[in-house]
Amino acid sequence: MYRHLHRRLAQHVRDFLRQNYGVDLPSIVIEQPPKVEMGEYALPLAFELAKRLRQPPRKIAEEIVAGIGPIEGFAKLELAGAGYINARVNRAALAASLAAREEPPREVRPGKILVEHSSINPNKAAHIGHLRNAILGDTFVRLLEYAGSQVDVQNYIDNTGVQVADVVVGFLHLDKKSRAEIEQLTRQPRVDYYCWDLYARVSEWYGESNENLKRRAEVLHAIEEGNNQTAAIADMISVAVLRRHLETMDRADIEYDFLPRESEILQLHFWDAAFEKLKTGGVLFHQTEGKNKGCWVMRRAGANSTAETAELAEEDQKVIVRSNGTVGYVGKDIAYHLWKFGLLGRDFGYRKFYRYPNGHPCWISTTDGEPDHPHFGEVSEIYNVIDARQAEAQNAVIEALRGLGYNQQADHYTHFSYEMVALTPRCAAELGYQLSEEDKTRTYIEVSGRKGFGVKADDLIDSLIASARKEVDARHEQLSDRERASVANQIAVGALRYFMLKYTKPSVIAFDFKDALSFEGETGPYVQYAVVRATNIFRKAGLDPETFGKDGACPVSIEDFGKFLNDDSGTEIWELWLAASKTSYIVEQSIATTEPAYAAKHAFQLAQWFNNFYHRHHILTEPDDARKKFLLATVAVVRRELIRVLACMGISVPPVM
RNA sequence: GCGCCCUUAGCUCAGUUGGAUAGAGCGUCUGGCUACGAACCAGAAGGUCGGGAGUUCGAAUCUCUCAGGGCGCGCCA
Repeated sequence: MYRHLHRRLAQHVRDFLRQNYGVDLPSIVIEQPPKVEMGEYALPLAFELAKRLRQPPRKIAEEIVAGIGPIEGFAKLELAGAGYINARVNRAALAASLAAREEPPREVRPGKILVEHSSINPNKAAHIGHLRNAILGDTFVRLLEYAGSQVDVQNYIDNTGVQVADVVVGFLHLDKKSRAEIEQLTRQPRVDYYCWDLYARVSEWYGESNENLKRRAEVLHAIEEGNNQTAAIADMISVAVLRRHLETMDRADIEYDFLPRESEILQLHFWDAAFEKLKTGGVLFHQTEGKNKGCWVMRRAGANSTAETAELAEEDQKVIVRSNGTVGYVGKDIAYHLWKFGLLGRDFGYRKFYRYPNGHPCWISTTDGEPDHPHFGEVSEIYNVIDARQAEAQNAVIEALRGLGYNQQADHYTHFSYEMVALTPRCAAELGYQLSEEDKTRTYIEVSGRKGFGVKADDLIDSLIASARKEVDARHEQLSDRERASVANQIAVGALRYFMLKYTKPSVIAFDFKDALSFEGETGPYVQYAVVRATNIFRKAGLDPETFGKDGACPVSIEDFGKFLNDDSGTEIWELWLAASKTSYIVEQSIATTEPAYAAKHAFQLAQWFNNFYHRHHILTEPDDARKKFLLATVAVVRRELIRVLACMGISVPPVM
């Protein structure tokens, strides 16, 4: 509703300015006054107009206020401060439509959106950095779906790269396991943990001799080649670890629709098709001399040289095809992204790979798949949730699309960039890491998969559940073991997801168990608790919060809304209603700025206002019946909106806490 | 060397397209459970928004510069 009124006000002001002043402002800035007593919206536009119209801002603002006339949903506009125009909404009308759950229609962008996230190398257990990626991506998917978009979720699997090759080397050459033994190990419940340690041991083993390092090249080559014993073993391992990743992420309510794999990009020759396009499109060109002799290179993204591509300086060249004819990572990524936009002219084979407990199927790429499958790819917009370190590679793909003339697609290609999760020095020390004097002064220490140094995702989730379980056990003796487990699980997921979402993307998270395991203050459980309290009020009152006030059956008249919201004592409660009206506005902002943290901040703030309200007003003992109904309507609306925002973050609410 | 990001309270972070008196959480201190559950609430203390210059009616926000920190820049992925 807030978003709806915001738009109406902006449109009205824009029309008025065009008609009366002949000015066309591209964007009407609308913000909120510092205090709600001053109104719900503030327009500083008179300051901007002062120069153009050569008149003092106060005078312009005065004229606009006097001349603009009534706007539906608004009580009045007024002049404030040095020239602000503040708008007051009709509180009673807004509250009544919120209580009745009247949703203004929203315009849905046509076309499908593809979100790629997680993309974890299938060679070891997922860690907390992967959780940040997956939670950001999954939350963004939910935000898009809330806004009415159709979204496909993909998780790209690099099953033919060096990281998988490394664990294969570990199994075959370091531990000298047979195929049967490896197969046995992949059936272990936590094979990903086994690989985590093995990967660290292999990395160390490489350092012991160059002979060892040669094994890596051999294995990698065999995997890329395909159709051999080594490739089969690599596939067995990567599929087993991938399955573990899906299970881990499912614990945090994260699901995927499709898992495109690099092995199919190679075997279905996606690159050949892309290579032809890039050559004829003049994006790639062959180097005949210099450092990159024999390679196919493209212009490096951001290269400021204006030289013709054929005579680019070496530092502005990005090698796509090596002199030995093999294609690098960026080349494969270009082919993959041409496929995403339906520009490649080839498709994957598809087969069902995984079935979530809720019945949702997850598909995987294959060379010859099942005849009946959903249609993936050919989308109009993509978001790639990939950490900030890969910005240059992402830009290279975008530049390649542009070079081929696909500007519209390039414009709808968003690198959803975020910073890494590191560890506080204290946390690193707890994990047994030897800190140098320099390390101790740092605010954070980077994790290293190669060294086996980091916090595994499942370990963190286990700790969160154990910690939540302790609290639940202490409070709810009467509940069954199963019920307590379920509640603890919801709290753990709420704490985890909120923790990963409260930081804005460019902020490095310095991870510490103490912060992550906290259930108090600015946390997911704080918000969940507010909903539980709201639910309890209705339960004790013998009413259903879901249907209270819905479908025109509002027990509060519009006059009563006016009576309770308009006087001075009503302002404090009005602030809560206003915050509750903002869900769609916040979702829109989060999507436009690709920043889920706004949704998290909003959920917390709304819960905070609610808890304050909860303390000030005792609802069930309220003697005035009309006022009691009004307070109940307030609780019902805030509860509903909290649940909706939490749902966008993938956080559910337990029945009790 | 080039490019991107960061620097706001003791600590961890918000501050949405430049706007009215810079905000949270944690921590510290004080107070509040015979109320709809205290995983909560109230109050106090705590700030040269890294330094400097500029643009503007107005700068934590934009530009330049200096300092400090991080990340990237491979015929790796």
